[in-house]
Amino acid sequence: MTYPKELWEDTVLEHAEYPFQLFQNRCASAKTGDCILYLHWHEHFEFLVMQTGSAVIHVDSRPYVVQPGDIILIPAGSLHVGYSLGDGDVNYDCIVLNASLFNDWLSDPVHAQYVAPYLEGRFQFPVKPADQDETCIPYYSLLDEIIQEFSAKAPAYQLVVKSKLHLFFTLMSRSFMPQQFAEQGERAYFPNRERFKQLIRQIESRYADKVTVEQAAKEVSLNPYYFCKLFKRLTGRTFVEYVNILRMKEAKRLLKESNDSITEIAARVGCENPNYFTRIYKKYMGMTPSQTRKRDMIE
DNA sequence: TGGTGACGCGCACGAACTCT
DNA sequence: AGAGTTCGTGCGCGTCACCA
Repeated sequence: MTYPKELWEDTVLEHAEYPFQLFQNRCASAKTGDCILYLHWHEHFEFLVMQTGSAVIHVDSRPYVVQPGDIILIPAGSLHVGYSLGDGDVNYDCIVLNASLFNDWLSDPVHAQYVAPYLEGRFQFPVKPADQDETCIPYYSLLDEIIQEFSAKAPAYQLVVKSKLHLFFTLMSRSFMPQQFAEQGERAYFPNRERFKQLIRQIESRYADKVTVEQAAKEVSLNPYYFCKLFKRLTGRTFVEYVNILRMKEAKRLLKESNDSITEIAARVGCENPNYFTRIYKKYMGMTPSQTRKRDMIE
């Protein structure tokens, strides 16, 4: 379902490489009926972890009453809003993540079978999983651990958060994936996966080459329009975005590990125009190439 | 050498359609 | 019903010109 653009929230996630973020919402002395989560939607998954107070969260027009310890899983693209159910503090944490976080798992067949269908929106977990199957409640502690990791921000916390999120998806999938699909395997629901995997491997090894959507579509024997659609469905990013992110990751490495000029590095990652390189680097990395180098020298 | 503004064109995406 | 095609349209990618 697509909701009006006015209700769309441009949720800013931590980093292009680790597209997740923790939002700790604290509504002090809320009154019954107060809006504690304004009406909006976005293209990310959201896990709402209730800490204090009680509330009713509407997800796609369906109400879910939440108490401390409850968890609400809001699918990507769902419209949601929340109101306090009592007088007093209402505190809840939201873990927001984009499906593209797990792009590097794409070639893993078990991921493709059990986790990818949820990320790609072909299956959905129940919004309030504990109501459907109590055996999933022990997995909730993973979300608490993720929140702690976010707060502590210890070295490499991004990897710990990512691993725990993947574990959470996997365990939840174990509980909720319909039996017949679990048995089917990946082949049935994405017949083009093998062709795309090969293309993605090619892009990753030749990211500096100029490849148009038309050429890429030809590689997988599809027309460009349908190719764009499938590529986004599979990777969570558009083709151009995917290539650019690969290029900027490599550029970041080169900036840190070599003394080459920014113009030289731009050329090495396939950006003939260094001006344009600076712009997209800033877009995906949040700072200019020279800032990256300066910061690296300070560290 | 690196960063930014303006602009044209290719890309992304939704809708409607055909095919199997 | 799902896979794949075609088309219209708005937006953002990529380029050029210019400035610090």
